[in-house]
Amino acid sequence: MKISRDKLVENRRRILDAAARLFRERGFEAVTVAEVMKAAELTHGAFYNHFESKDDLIAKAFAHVLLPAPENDRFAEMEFAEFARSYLSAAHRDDRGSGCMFGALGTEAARCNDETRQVMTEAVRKQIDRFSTTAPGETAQERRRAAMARWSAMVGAVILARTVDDPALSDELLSATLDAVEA
Amino acid sequence: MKISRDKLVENRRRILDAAARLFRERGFEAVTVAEVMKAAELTHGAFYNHFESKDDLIAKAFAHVLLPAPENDRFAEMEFAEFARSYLSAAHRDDRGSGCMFGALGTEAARCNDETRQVMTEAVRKQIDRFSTTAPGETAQERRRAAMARWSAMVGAVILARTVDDPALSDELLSATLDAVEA
DNA sequence: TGTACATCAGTGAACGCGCGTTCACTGATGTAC
DNA sequence: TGTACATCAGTGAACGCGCGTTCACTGATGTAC
Repeated sequence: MKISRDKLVENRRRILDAAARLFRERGFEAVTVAEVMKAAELTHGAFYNHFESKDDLIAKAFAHVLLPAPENDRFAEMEFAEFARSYLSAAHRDDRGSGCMFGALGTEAARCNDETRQVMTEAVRKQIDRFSTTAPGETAQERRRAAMARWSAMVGAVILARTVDDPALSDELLSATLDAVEA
Repeated sequence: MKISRDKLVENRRRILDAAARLFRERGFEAVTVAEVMKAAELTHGAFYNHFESKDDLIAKAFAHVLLPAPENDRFAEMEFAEFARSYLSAAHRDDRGSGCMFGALGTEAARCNDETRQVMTEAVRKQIDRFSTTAPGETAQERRRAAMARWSAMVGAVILARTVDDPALSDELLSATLDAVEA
């Protein structure tokens, strides 16, 4: 049956939230359209009222998380040191579902469609710009390059920390990288 | 028909080479068992003479690349600076199929079975140990932690460089990270 | 050394399951009057 | 404001395709004698 406009908008948001969480937890291909819709408390048939295809959902889910409206951007005002401690924490490592899209889906996302890659590129630029203001360096160029190296180290550390099966080694990877980016 | 022992060993190696290349290029789920066998110049039915399942192939392909016999380890004697320049090069970024397993499959591999994760953990330890001999630091502990931060930065940089769709930004991520790990 | 035969890796058709996607139908919404 | 009705998001059965996996069969290998 037809539903109200508010409900329609809310349903779309619920689908995107569920997709972004499930994709991060289990990867694009292991998550089915029907699972996403069930997690959003809808039936799978309604999916194509919202999105063209599963690939389209992937692109929209990335944009939903990576390019939030300014008022929903929980990292906008966070200082670098605070962000780094949170990013390189055990809590973030152990909570893929609501963590960083790059850390959870980076290698898969690199093979996604053009729309998704554009969204990710914009998000990487935004992150580098943020980090650049507080990164070390004499010139703006040096600070920008330091920001890129820091962001690379943080993403790599979370991925490696999630990969190894030894908790002590995993913790060490996070804390050694935190030391390095705070230096 | 039955084949010679030498041919059997060669066939297994061809399957593992093909799997390792295709998985890095396109991911585990996008590559089918039949494709791997075709790339190894066999028919798909023979697959289960060599491996228990596709998951088993994934684990064996990781071990094949990450834990080579010492005489096949092309990185064993390479100095850190040389390795870093090669790892953070455009050539490596653009050649997923024969590049680093972590850079190509890291986020997917973190969700793999126990056998695969053990292999990856051993490979991470080996890499950290190698880097530790030349990493900066007064104590062995400091050098080890610097080695971890360097390896994280290198893996993260390749993943981000492959993710963004702007070649200039991609090159910058690699070269900024190379500067940082060489410092 | 030669021969008979058991072994077993390879072949390719087939199976069955789960996935993305489609579609006829439903019925509450929202609008035209 | 009240009423009649067109709209359209949601439902759930169904479709068709491709995948991992199985299996009966083949025939060269390698071994027992």
